[in-house]
Amino acid sequence: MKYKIDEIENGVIVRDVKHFNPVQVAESGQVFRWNALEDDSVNIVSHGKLINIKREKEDIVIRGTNKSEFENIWYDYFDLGRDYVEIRNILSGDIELDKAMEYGEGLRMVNQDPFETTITFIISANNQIPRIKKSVELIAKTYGEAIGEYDGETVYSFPSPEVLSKADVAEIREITRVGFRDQRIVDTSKMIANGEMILDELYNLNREEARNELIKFPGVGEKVADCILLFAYKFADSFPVDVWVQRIMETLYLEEPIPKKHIGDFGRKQFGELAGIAQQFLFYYGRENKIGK
DNA sequence: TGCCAGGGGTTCA
DNA sequence: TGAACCCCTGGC
Repeated sequence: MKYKIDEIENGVIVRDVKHFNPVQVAESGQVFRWNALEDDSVNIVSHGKLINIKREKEDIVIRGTNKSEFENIWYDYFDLGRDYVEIRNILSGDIELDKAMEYGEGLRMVNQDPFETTITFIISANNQIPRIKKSVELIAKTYGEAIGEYDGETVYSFPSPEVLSKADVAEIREITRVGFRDQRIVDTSKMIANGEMILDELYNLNREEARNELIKFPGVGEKVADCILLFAYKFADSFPVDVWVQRIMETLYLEEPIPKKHIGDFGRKQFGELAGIAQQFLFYYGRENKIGK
């Protein structure tokens, strides 16, 4: 453990954490169950738990947890094992990316649960972030378990593959507003629940192999697969290309439009093994500043 | 007020 | 390769 941890009542303080602004991460588009509050803290639902996290000067304060849980769950979830000073050094020297990294000073990757990431990014297809977040909340409320309460509202965990695989397609559509993605959610959950696909085994594959497996899920194409690889499986060189990244790359790096499927390889050539992390900085910077739009 | 385009893509013809 | 797809919101 490379950080000094102090225990407080119902929480921990992680001392001297560089480059971690929870509000920026909440806005980064990689997470859908991080909700920024008025005091600049962020409520997070993950791993069947509700926690609250806030930057206080050099430190990160996490409430709703304890030291052993922090070490077992949140340390890895918040990617605290990776040195972002070093990551940013490696990526530095590119004028546009330097601007994006300065803008996203507190951005970092979050290591999320593969199943939840798969389902939420299936929902993201041809969709918009507020509606994605709403659908994810409704799925948790309908099929998850009550795990706590905030501001008078019950908070629910994300359901298991077993539960979602048995959900009624018409009911999912009716209640959770996912539209045509209803069948994809149930069918993907079935493939996992019945053992046809074992998500944990993808950790043992290389990026191309894991990608080819993920694409077997209905509703998972190349872009969604790349998001799952980057946000759940720690493939830092996975470079998801959505309409925003395409516009940003064309505006900042390319003379002319190139096919979407070639932009990922271009990104890896340009930024190397950490291309996916570079993509996060560019996505955040580009979307907040409407680059290319 | 009401209509219409378009959105973190994927699928199917 | 291109149209269709649920639903919702912002712009006119």
